Amino acid sequence: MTSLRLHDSMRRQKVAFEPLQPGKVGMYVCGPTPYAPAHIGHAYSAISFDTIRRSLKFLGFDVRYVRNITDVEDKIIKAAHESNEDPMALAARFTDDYNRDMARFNVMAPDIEPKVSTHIAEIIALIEKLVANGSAYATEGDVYFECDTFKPYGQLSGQSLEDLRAGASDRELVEKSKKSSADFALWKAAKPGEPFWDSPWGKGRPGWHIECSAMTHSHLGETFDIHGGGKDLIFPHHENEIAQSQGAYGTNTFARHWMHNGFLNFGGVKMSKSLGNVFGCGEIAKAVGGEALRFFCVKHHYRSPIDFEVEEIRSADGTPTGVRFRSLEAADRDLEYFYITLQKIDAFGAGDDGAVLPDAEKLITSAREALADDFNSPKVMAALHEAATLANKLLAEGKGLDKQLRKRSIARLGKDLRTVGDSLGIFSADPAVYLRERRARLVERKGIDVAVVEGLLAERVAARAAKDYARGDAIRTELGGLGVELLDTPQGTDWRVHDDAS
RNA sequence: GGAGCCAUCGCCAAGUGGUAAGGCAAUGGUCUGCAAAACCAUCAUUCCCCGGUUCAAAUCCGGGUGGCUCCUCCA
Repeated sequence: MTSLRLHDSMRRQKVAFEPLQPGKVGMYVCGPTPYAPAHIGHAYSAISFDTIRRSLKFLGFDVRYVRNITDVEDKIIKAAHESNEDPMALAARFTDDYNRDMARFNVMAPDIEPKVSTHIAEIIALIEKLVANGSAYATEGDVYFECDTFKPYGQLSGQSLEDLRAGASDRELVEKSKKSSADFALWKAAKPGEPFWDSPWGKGRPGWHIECSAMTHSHLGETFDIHGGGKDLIFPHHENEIAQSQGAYGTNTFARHWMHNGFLNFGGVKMSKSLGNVFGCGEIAKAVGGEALRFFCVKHHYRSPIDFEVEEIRSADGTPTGVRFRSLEAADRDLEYFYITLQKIDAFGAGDDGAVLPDAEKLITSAREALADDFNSPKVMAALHEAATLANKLLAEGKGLDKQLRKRSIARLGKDLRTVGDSLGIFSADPAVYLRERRARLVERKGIDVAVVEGLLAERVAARAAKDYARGDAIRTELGGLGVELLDTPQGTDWRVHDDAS
């Protein structure tokens, strides 16, 4: 097993990863609050940690991956009231939606997907423990965690309680029943019309943070290896989780490593509803395909903020008619190169057993080294490109090479491209299916009439058969004007949509 | 006000003390009836600016400039 180094948000540097049990990883990632359709930001976070999970597997670890669903929360209740729907039903609906959307991006289902609603007893037990040991106090049906009882508070986010109080008082957020503005709710008394559960403090529901402390404990134990989530969750969510869990179980418990992924920005600006730059997963998948987004994400390092180019399309009179995802379109072009290469490799056939060219067996090692260095997926991309280039070279030119050695090497490259691709969640589609779907997307985007194309194509085949090259070239030019490129091969003529940046 | 991040070729993007990965684009070439695809070659003496530390800095320190995020629901 390769020794792994990862960036730990708590220590703010790359550290050696030492799992509690050799070869095993217990990992918890904060999942969504399902109150609306998932957007591309949810996807980025899910993809980032799915890639880490897959990479850990690739590196030889046995991973237990837990991703929660916050199905009891203010936003759900609010959305349910607006749509006159039962909150739990609404959450269940959007949970299914979320999982279906993530599947578009090859995000694997978690090993365990705990929900707040099925962990109420564990949550109450944890709160009781905190009340009993003096870390929390009940007031008017609410229970708050008292931050002053937890000395290390603020370690993860680098905030001090004094600074936080100063900031809070400016905004008049001090709730009357709290001892201090920094204290946060573990349990909230139910208001009329809200879902509730019975508890020692009356009818109510859990606060936002406590679920993760309870669920990690249930499914991974007091101490586990990795806790992950989006950068925005560092404060207050993860800070509060630490306070709760360590307040209950001791300061050497809870997550041994913290990992956070960067944000997705649009033109250098954060995504937000007010700026109108929130894009749904379905919209992305329809425009460029799910794998293009995945590919785009893993081309970047998970900790970097990634910038996303979106262009508004307007008709001649200036009316917005849609958007183009330029960065994703570019990623899709890059992805196509790999699928075309894989298709050619597959068609070339398998070789017999035996040695391969030295350069044809470097990919796995390169990928392992790159991923073991804080999951450097962009570095893996470079290795994938090198391997694909070599495969294409061997496919095009067999001169001076032993026939079987060449065949074995090409087959090996194909196998390793898929193995390494799998560690990033890419290249798992059938090349023919991918290429067919991609062409369909481009036909749609460019408004190409397939019947016209195929008619001209048939005409050109006839002209070339009659050695009427002038007519054939004229048709090529005509199709070029429609945005269609012809690919003459020994097997016949295929066509593709010319995909430049325009 | 407090906490933190980022700035690397026209564009995207790794690299965080040892002498600038990779992709796109571009240019030339091979192949092709012509093309496309594919392959080959060329493409940052330099990493926002100014100082400093060091035998050695894109990488460390100090000071600027520009951009961004968190502290409030947020992936």
